[in-house]
Parts: sequence; C-alpha cells; structure tokens
Amino acid sequence: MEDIDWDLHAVVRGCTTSTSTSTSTSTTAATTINSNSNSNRNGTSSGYRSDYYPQYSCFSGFGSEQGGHLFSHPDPFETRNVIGELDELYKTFSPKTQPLLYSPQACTPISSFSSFASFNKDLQTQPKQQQKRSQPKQSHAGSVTSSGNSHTPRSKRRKNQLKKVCQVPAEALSSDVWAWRKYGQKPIKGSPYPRGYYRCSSSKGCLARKQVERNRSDAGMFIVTYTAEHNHPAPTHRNSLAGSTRQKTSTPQAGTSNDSNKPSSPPQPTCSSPATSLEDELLVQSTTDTELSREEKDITEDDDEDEHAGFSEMAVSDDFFAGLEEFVVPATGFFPDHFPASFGVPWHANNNAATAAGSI
DNA sequence: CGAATTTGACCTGCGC
DNA sequence: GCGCAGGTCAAATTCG
Repeated sequence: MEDIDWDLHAVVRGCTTSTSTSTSTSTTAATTINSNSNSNRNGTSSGYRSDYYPQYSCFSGFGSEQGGHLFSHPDPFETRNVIGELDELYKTFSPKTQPLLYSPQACTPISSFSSFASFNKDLQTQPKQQQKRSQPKQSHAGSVTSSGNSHTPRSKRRKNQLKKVCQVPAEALSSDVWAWRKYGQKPIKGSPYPRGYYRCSSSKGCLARKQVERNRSDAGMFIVTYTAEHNHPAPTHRNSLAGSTRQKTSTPQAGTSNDSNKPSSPPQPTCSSPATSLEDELLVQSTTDTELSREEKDITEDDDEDEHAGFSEMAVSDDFFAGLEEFVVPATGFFPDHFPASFGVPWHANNNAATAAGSI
C-alpha cells in the first residue's frame, strides 16, 4: 500500500507531463542499445522487423557508442541526416535486411542516449525515494532466480543485452504480431507510468522480451524496448499461438465515459492480443493517473519532458522482422487487417490495468 | 483445467 | 562498500 503513495505522485507527474508536451514525439527513431551477449542464436532467422511497424520508423544501431553518436544530433527534427546515418547503421547491424521502411518525416530521432536505462536515469533527477523493500529475504524465490533461467545469469543482463528501443503510438502496440505474455510490472522511478515486462509466449524457448512503458512526455506514445530476439518464426496470426491472451477489458469499468469513444472494441478474438492488453494497461493507468492528478499538475517536473520527449528510438534487428513480411503494411496502411480491433482498443476499459496501477 | 495476469519478493547491476 | 533501481521469478488469482 505504501507504494500507492509513490504511484500517486508519479501519476500526478505523469499527468502533467503528458498534457504539457505531447507534441515533440510523434516520430520514431530507433537505437540499438548495447549488444553482445544477447540470446540470439541465429542472428539471422528472426528479429525485429522494421516493416512491422510501418508507422513508426525503425532504426538500429549498435552499442551505445555508435548509437550514441547517432542520436546526438542537436536538432531533433533534423531527421534526414540522422536518418541517413541510422540507415547506415542499420545496414551495418543487419546487412541482409531490407531497406528501412521508415520515412524521414515519420522518424525523428531526438535525443541521444546510449542506453535506455541510462536515459531514464538521467531524466530522473528527483531525490531518491526510500524503498520499503528491506524485508527479510525469504529463501523462497530468491535463489530460485538463477534457477529459473539458469542459462542467463542475471548478471549480464543489463550490460550485454541487446536492446532495441522504440517509441510507438498506442495503436502500434496492438499491432504486434508476436504473442507476449506479461511476467512483471514495475513502477519506474521518475516515471508516472509503470513498466510492463513481457516475454514471448509463442515459443517457450524464445528469449525475446519486451518492455512497455508509457512515454512520460507523450502519453499517447509508448516506449517499447525489445530484448533478445525471437528464435522462431512470427506467428501468422497474432494470436494464433497465444490466442488465449486474456482480455479483461470488459467488466463494468464502463463507468468511464471514455468507453463511449472507443468503438467498444469488437471482441475479435484474433485482434485481442497481448499487445493490446498491455497497451490497455498502460493506457488505463495513465488515464487513471491523469484523472487523479489533474489537480497537481504543477508538481511536475517538466524539465525532462522536453528532453526526452523527442527520443523515440527504435532499433530493430532484421531478424525480428523475418517472417513478418506478411505484416508489412504500406506506410499508409498501418495495420494489417488482422488488427482492426486494436484501434478500438479500450484505452480505459481495462480496469485491471487500472487496478494494477492503482495498487502498485 | 489450463493459461494468462497480478503481485510481492529476491537478485544483480550500477551509481555514489 | 552501500543503497537504489531495474529486472525476473513464481505463487496466487482470475478468466475462458
């Protein structure tokens, strides 16, 4: 419960932020953060496919060194040059990949950051909050840790993992063909929105992971970080594999006037993907937050907003997209017919998410 | 009943 | 070296 406190504050801040900025980022850029020991066994087979997200651009770069300079461009909106560089990098990163589908206008690498994590940290200048987690360690799962994924000692997680960060519109989230299963959610310091952790549920052995976080500056955008790659072909149907992703929408959350806005998301089984749900969650949370904190807007620290607002990075390794070609959609088309419902996404419908957020 | 989500706890990396 | 924050696990819960 104590967390609530934290959350609320965060919420408040988020509210402010989201409302105030929101313009800077409608574009996307991509950056590959750090790469090394990620789990891609065959860097070739599967990966993140840029065409998958036609709407937002995808770039890829390498480790922080390169990635960093990539986005160090002073003017966030001077995409062209940057893009060119990105493109090169991208090629470097995935030589065999096809040309990026992103369009210059669409993508605007804004800020430069070597790693998303650090990026976040930078933003977070607020005083450290005391964590109340100093609880006696239980020998329960603690050690389990390593056992769970004995192969991947957490140790190298942060340092050597290949991460691909991208900023995508809410709609894009739902367009994800992969089946993701949520395995955790955490409030992120300095961010009003919690970060959701998802792993590929299509294949048990798949190490692909994804983190979804709402953009502080632009509530309409989500920061998605992909880690590792899929070791299996993308499902033809988004939900073909994990079709059972729960869609808790429903329920009597109807109270929210927002519902009226959304096309009452046609319960299309196929459309309701994990992605959607996560999207919902985040959205809901933010929404809730917004409502809650509306009054405290001022509290916010807008400083960061602007700065990161622009950062939309997307590093996509071709692998990711391998097999997704079918999903490639014309820049205009945006989504394949598979995900029509996604749009109607119950932004506020998911009380679950709300609950989660609130309970945090 | 099986699968997905939620949530609290634990572990590791990283900054100070 | 210490503490914080992020990331992951797994039990419990919920839902189809």
